[in-house]
Amino acid sequence: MAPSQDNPAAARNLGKGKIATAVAILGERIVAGDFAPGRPLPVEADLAQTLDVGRSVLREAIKVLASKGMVSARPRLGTMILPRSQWNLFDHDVLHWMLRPGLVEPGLLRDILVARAIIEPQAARLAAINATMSDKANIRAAFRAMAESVGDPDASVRADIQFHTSILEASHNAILHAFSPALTAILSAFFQISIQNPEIFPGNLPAHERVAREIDAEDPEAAHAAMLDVLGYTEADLTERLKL
Amino acid sequence: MAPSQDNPAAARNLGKGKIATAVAILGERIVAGDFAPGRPLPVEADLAQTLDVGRSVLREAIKVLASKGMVSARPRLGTMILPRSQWNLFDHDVLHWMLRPGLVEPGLLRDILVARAIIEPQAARLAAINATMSDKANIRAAFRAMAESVGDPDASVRADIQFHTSILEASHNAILHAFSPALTAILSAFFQISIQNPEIFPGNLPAHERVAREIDAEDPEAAHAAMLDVLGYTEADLTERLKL
DNA sequence: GACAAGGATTCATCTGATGAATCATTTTTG
DNA sequence: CAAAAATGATTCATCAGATGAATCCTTGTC
Repeated sequence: MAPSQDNPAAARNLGKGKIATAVAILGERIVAGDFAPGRPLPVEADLAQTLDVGRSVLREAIKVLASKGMVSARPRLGTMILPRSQWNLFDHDVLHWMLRPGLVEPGLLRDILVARAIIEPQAARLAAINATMSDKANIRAAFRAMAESVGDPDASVRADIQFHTSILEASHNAILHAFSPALTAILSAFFQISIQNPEIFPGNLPAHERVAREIDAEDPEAAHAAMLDVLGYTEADLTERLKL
Repeated sequence: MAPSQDNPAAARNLGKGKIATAVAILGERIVAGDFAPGRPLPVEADLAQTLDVGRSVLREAIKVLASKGMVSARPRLGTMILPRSQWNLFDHDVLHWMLRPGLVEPGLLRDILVARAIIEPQAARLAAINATMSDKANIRAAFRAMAESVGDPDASVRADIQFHTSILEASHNAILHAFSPALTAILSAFFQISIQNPEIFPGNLPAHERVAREIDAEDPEAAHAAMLDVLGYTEADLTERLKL
């Protein structure tokens, strides 16, 4: 029978359960526009057969998509695709799907940069006020990992993510800390866009170092300014690369 | 057999499906601490019986809670409660459960006020730059509804929510607009805490009016400052009320 | 032409069974 | 006796089929 062997979309089923796989396939297809907003998904029975899963798995997957604000299921009406404005842009998966290389909307990228410029410098400022010894050590360690990972794209992404999320955590503000999953998805996507030019990453190291140092020195205004510089560098890079 | 008739927790099953009901019951109990973080939930079969639903319903409900970052299910290990730091604080339901009157953590309230003071004034600033005629009309209409709803707590909450979400929408930034569901939950909860004193709401009207006027006048800095005043009023009220 | 009744479609829910992954225990082996 | 391997038990993961409930749409009547 060889289930789901000739289904190309299911090829990335690597240990992740079938529900997670179904969520990923449906999420990617919805974001790609295979199903237009305002229109219904195929009926459960058909869709389950298409995805080569049982209806239970499909239903649990749809529940996940519904909780991400992407679909809404009602009897007789079917499962409708909700408008993009209702999608939860703080969800790691939704961001990951929307920022896939090749179909990134420049407008969304610009909005993300603006939002980061609002939030992250203020997080750095709070970190300079509230960071504990342990928080500061985490930030320093993340920066060292960034500096030592030049040339290794994979390690660079992980270190950069660690750097920025450490600062969110060091702000000791639960709401700002809750940005971590979204920021992780954003940074992964940004790197996939700009990693082609291996020169960019080292160029932004000095600004990162200044952020770490000013938080260490407990200087809120300087930490705020340094983080603004970090984001300015990223923005300049992406702006040029995508001709926003 | 009169299903779920003597279960007091299921009494709020008003038209909402059984899954939504199960999610609400479990979410509230987890937030209330009935199940401690790091410990497993009862096994599926027992829990389904306790909630008086089938295992399918329970499983779909748990999938929703998992996508909110509250639990994590793995074979043999059971369904574990995740630490609060992993909960999705941008989720309407999670916020609603955590901000229930009586068991609000003062720390979370303070974090929310700080985060709002970072985000909303900047949203007002962007709105002053990007708002369309239609956006401005929405904001003005929401303010009028606030002014006319004095004395009617329910209408006041709706109008205030409308006011603040209209501004997020008028910022024309998808990320900021994505705060709307979270802000809706936050404002509902704040009103439940402070509505007891009917004097507070009218007192904050002038600052709201200034926000609307400055956005109308397309003055970004003035709109930013006015929104800071709105939040300052809210903070002063809650600070006194909860002795933060 | 308006309205009511019925049928058809679709998701919602329940039930029972089997598979897969993990932990704890026991057994084997050096 | 100690360490490693085999075994068994527990729990979630997945599947399949059946019935219920809600809604839309067609049809028939006045």
